[in-house]
Amino acid sequence: MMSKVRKNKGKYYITTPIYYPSANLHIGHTYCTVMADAMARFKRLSGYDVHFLTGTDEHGLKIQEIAEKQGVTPQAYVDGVVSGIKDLWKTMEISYDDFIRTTEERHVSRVQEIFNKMNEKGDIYKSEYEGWYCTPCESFWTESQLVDGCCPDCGRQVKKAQEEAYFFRMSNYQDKILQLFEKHPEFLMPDTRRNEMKAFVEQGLEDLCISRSTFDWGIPVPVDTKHVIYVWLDALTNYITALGYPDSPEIFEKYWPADVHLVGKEIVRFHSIIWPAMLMSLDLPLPKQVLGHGWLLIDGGKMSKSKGNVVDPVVLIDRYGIDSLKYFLLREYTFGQDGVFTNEVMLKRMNFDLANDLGNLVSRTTAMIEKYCGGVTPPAKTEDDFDRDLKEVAVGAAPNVEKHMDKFSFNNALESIWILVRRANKYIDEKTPWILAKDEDKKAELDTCMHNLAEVLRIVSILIYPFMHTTTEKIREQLGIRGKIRWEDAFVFGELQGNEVRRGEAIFPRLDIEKELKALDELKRSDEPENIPLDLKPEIQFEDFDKIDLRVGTIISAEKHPDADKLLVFQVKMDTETRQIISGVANDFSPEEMVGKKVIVVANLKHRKLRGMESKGMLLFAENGKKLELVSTKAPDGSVVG
RNA sequence: CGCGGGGUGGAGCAGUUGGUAGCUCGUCGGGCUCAUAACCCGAAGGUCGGAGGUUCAAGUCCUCCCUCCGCAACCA
Repeated sequence: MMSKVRKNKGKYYITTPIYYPSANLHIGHTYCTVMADAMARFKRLSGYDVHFLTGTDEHGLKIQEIAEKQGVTPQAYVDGVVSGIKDLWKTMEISYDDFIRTTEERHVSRVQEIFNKMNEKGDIYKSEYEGWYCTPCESFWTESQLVDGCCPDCGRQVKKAQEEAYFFRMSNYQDKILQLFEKHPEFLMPDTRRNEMKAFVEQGLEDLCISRSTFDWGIPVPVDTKHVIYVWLDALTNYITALGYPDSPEIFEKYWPADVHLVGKEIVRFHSIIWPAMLMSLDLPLPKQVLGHGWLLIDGGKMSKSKGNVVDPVVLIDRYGIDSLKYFLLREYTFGQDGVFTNEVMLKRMNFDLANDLGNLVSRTTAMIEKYCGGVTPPAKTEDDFDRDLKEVAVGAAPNVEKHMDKFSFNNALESIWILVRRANKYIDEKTPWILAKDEDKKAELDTCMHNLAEVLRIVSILIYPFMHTTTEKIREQLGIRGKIRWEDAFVFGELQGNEVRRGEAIFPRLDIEKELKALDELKRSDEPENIPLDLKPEIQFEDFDKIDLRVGTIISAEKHPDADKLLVFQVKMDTETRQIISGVANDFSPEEMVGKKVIVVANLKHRKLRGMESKGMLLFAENGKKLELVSTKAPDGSVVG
């Protein structure tokens, strides 16, 4: 087969974030990893020496606490979760070249060396870290982490406190980072993310606290083992420690700098500001590109465990296969933007594109070659306008895929393949082979038609390889195409002949969408009765509860807080007393609909001013996912609840 | 004047450096029977949130406004 030589294009180093194993991964993590995998496979296929890194970020207070709760060591805990993650990547056939765990010795020792190097450079100093401290929890919190001014974990009062800590002189690199954004806009994409980060840096960079002494599940600071290295330095450095930096330079020098750090938009800041600053401190080249992808949203909101709307990729893979899921994720969403995930959107995509278009094309092609050509692909013998047009689209697909992949436009890359798939379906109608087959004189034309269809499928099988390689194999199996899959073979048309075609199972069976929706719903429900313990706040004593005085009341008036968007101001009548209570429910309820409602009031709560107005108590609401429901009762006003 | 992101035919989205507004689904009509009730063709349907402005020309640039969504500020 004629082919352009497309080898030795150089190296390509791509990374995903290292995931935090505090819970099982959901479809969002899957999404990111699938994109990285598709790109890695694409680059490999088109001749690059690819290094694809993923891994896990295993230190920190949160892991330590979860492990304690479960009564295991942090190491044992993360070992368990990580093996689950590796299993998931295995089922998903993620083609990573290396998997780094921040608890591995290779990482630990190298992080310490990195700390020392930055220290020698004069970029690290010891100072006081000031924050809000919760004594029982022994944790520091930032202002923004506090919930109602209290510890987000236990809800108790926090106090301002100082802690000795090591700091990285990130402020030294502020100008250089800004220059980076200006001189190399491609460093951070998409544009909107870069604009955000630019604005952030322009506000002024503060030095970064890089150690903690309030917990010990981390890498000890080499010069001061009371401290452990905090997440930034520990986690971000994985991209170079995995390559052997600094003690083992061969691999490192081969692959660094990274070509792409693929990250979610929530961690763009760390990768585009903190990480470059650290690398500057180490006098290392910067990654060529940081790409921030969007989120998959459920019901218009962020996916999160507490909302119970997490989509489990394993369920979907079991039911529809990994290729279908990958195709859907890559085809449906625009890189960099948020997208809405629903089962219906997914099922439609799978049915229309995979079953109807591609699956059916394979099916009808193989059926016809068996029926009209004795199951052997004939050579082309004639050519008309339809044939020429089909060929043109066929050989034009690969360059289009390349063009879009350069920009991480997975959706457009796949779309340009499907243009060919649809063109082939149309070609069949144009040529009406079933009519040609009735006329002996048209045998040559019929053969050409069959040949061309087989050719299209051969090309498609190559083009989809980076995205769905199992399907590639299935198509080639049915068409009797052997030999290595080479990207360059997608640029040529017409060499295939003599292959023994054997029609097989439908490669993407058509789904009954209604039925599947129901089934997925039931699966979700059947998951729940397993009696999984809820994620609760720490246990309290009866005396604690008994301190709370709950009373029944009626809302006699309600209005918007004049100086706040989310607050409603209620006048609540509880038997003899009427008082003002403010609630942050303006997004869920209009004042009008609240008037007259029976409510339950936390009546002995300390009064507090909210945005200038006094609130004497709290109303109870139930939060179900996004939506608030009023907790109500029919009992008379003033009744004690308890 | 807090930061940011949106507002494009019924739905979900694309629209690169400004040059006849596209795609998938849905609807209606037609064709075909090789195929997974799939496939193919045609049609209807949009003043591209609104108002100004720049330009020979704007969904695409500028200004203002309306509106929706995150985040942030008060959500006891």
